Amino acid sequence: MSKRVTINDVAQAAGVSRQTVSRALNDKGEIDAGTKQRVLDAARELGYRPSRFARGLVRQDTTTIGLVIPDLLNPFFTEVAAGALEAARARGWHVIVYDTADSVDTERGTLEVVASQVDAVVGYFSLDEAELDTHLSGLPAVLIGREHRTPRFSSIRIEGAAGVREAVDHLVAKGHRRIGMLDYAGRAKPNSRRAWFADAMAAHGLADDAVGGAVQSVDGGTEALTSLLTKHPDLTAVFTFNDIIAIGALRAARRLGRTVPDDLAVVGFDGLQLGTVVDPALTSVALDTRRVGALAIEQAGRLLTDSPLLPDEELQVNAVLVIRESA
Amino acid sequence: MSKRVTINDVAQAAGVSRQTVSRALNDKGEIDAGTKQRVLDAARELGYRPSRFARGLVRQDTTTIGLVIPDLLNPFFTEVAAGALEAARARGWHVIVYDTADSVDTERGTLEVVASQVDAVVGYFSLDEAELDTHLSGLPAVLIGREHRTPRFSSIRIEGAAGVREAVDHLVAKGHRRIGMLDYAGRAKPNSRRAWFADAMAAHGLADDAVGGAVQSVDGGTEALTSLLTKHPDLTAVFTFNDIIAIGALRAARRLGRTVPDDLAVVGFDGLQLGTVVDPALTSVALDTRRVGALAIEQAGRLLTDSPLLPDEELQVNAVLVIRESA
DNA sequence: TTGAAAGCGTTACCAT
DNA sequence: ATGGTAACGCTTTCAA
Repeated sequence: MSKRVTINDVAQAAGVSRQTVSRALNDKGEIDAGTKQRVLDAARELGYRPSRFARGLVRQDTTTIGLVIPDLLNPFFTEVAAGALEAARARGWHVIVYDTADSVDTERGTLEVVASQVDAVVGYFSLDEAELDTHLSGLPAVLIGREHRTPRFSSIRIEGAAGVREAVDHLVAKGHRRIGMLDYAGRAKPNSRRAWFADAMAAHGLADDAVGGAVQSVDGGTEALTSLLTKHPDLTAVFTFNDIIAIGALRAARRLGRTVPDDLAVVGFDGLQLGTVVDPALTSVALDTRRVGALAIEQAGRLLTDSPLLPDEELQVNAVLVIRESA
Repeated sequence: MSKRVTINDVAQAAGVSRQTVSRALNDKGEIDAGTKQRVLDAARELGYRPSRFARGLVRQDTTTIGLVIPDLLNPFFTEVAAGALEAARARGWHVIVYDTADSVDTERGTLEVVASQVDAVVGYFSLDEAELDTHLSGLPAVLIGREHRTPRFSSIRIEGAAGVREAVDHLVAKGHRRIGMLDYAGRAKPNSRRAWFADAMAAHGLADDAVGGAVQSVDGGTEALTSLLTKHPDLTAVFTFNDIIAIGALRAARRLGRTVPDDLAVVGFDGLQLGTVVDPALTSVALDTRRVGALAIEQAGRLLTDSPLLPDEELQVNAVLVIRESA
């Protein structure tokens, strides 16, 4: 790496002082047009580029937020990221996107780095709060889609009980009685979506006995539905942990010769744009993903400026049923 | 924004000097265990977080690369981004992702900011080189999927002539003679893909008269194929500018009662993972998108360190035909 | 219009 | 083991 060209080099080349160079480069006025041009020429000549660190040190106004997501290739996270980027841009903030490659180890490493690179962090984390705290060493953080127990963190809550209830209501209204679920296989503890579904089924007095686990991928959904239907061939509808799995389920149904929605109704969760691309278009309990990202940024901003935080009820994003073609 | 806690505050609280604080926080050794603990406690107590600017200023080793893409929601760019992130992480570099919202104005604004935030930039730009240069003011830049004319820039070239030729060969081998193309409508000048297709058709002595323009979206593809088939109902196959448009075409074919691939063969371009999700799975002239991102990062790194640049022939990514179900 | 001096918060180097 | 001093590169007073 060749030695860095500094403002002093430019000053010397142009035969002026540093401060004059600074003025010329920042359009400060109070400078002779000729001098300015001379400085600009010298700067270009030398390939001078101001150090962002030195600049940041002096003017403390650059806010950078870290956005941590498990997988850039998962459209759900991309949609959330898009919302966050948009909200951040509106405030003139920067966003550094970190992809933890869905691995806990990578997450640890990432957090270590994140902590020294940004002013606040928002996103999806899998570490527990205690460990998160040690890696983050005081960095303001907003957890998405996950409750926080310690006041140390803030979080955006996904509320889907009503939406899932809507979905089951819809299925029941269509005459379905045997409704299964494709849950997420990767998580040890029972998750909210599973519970929401159980509640909704109970409300209709229906048996909630046909539940399979799916890996978080299209292929995972395909495999999971195939084996679920083997065990429970009488199912006429299935609710899935998310749209990715649902899309895999769509494919499995097709391969098994079941027409969707006539022979099997499928309802996903998330309401991804991707769901409009497949055929039949996916009926889904939809989240406003952009809003999720925007809220996280908003709250991070408040954390950063010690402004009053958003109240809990505003930190919640409600899912609603979006009926398309698959159910 | 409350006043910043500096290393001096911690030093004072712990009753030691700045340097000692620095040692304690950076695990430097040469420090008494008790002192270290005292410093750590004080730091935690005060909520001290080192300034990344001051740090960056003194240790000149943090490399940050800007990745500019038109649209985070477009899976093609996401795949490239994933490749870039991975390559950057392997080198211990940071990547800031910028989304230009597919707008030239946003691109201008973004570049202005980018220039003062990163050490180098890679990505997709729509501005011409002259304007790019003024906004970037000397920042090393790697343009993806686009030739550069001035030595000022470097670029990653997408070479699809052979792949498209393969695709047309394949279609012809299957008996197709009337093959149309859904080109990208947004670009004024004839683009490479259009030319590659024309050449491939010419090589077979086939008429290249059925070409429509599509907006860059699934809906765009649907509309475009619909109108193309209205004009040229005799088409039995169609090649599209990219997979997104191809997926829209798939949907249009279905709506028009044409079975794919029997009544109409469809070949996309890009080879997105998304193409395996739709039904029938998309046959496509595929690019190694991860490699595109990785190459861009590699070249940016060389630009940055004044290492010998990658030679032109290595800066090229070749597309190859991937046969799935749609053709 | 221009320049000199004083920081911004941190780490490296050299004493002690 | 600890502290003093000098950078790092830039912008912001304040004088001239």
